[in-house]
Amino acid sequence: MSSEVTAKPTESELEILQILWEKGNCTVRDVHDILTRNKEAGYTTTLKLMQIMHEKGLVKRDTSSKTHIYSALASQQKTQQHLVSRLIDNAFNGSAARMVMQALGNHKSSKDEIEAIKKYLNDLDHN
Amino acid sequence: MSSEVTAKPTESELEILQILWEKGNCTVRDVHDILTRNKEAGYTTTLKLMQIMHEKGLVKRDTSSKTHIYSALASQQKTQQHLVSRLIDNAFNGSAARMVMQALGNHKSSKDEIEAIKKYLNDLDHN
DNA sequence: ATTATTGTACGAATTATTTCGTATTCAAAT
DNA sequence: ATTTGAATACGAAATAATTCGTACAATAAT
Repeated sequence: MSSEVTAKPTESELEILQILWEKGNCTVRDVHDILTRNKEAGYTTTLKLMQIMHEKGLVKRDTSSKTHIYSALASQQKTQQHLVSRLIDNAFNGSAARMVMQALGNHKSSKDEIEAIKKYLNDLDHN
Repeated sequence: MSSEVTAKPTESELEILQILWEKGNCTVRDVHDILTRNKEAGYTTTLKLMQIMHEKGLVKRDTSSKTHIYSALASQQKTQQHLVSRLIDNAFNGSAARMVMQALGNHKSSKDEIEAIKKYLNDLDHN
């Protein structure tokens, strides 16, 4: 198994990863603008975070021009998996089912979402 | 709405809460012994954590005898809800469904668990 | 009664995370 | 050419979280 990003992103790093996962290539400015729709933050704060993420190997960047272009290295799938598993262990004594019910109970999901999950569960069976 | 514990427990605090949720009343020693089945930790570290949790209102304690008896104040339900919601927002762009599928995909659940969830989903519909 | 054991209190060191100021460089606008 | 604006680098302060040592009190064992 070659070099895989295991890293556990911090909360702030996760916010940035989400943006990179969705948008793909971004400048610090791009990320910063999106980030500050919701909360206050200085530009250099975002910059520094992304630099640290680069050191950690969470993102890669193209520095060929003055304005660097960042993109995620940490896989969305693996990162999400990691976080979900941790939560299940950490707060639900390892029971995925209990966690799922909790999630569906309050975080109100649309009928479509519920249907999608049902279908998903049915497919799971047929293996 | 009276005083409700909103507090966001840290990871270490959550470990302790889980024990308290399961066991009910515990001494620091009780908690510490369980905690150190998995990982290293000094006794006073556990003690200090529980004292801080008391300050924060996450736990209550009976100090009538020398050895104090702790129990959870933070509601398991609310705490779990809080954490799940945060994860959904933080790492799944707010989609509970995607999070659920991720959870069920890898954190392999038993057939019984899957069935329980299906039933749960069906019941959800009929409201 | 003395000693050993077990507990609490609490300050403080350590480590992790977040935030930001300042220096400098490059490119665009004047 | 000079000024202005936008970018990176980087040190370091501020904050949060974790860990532990030491002092002291109470109980249990000798």
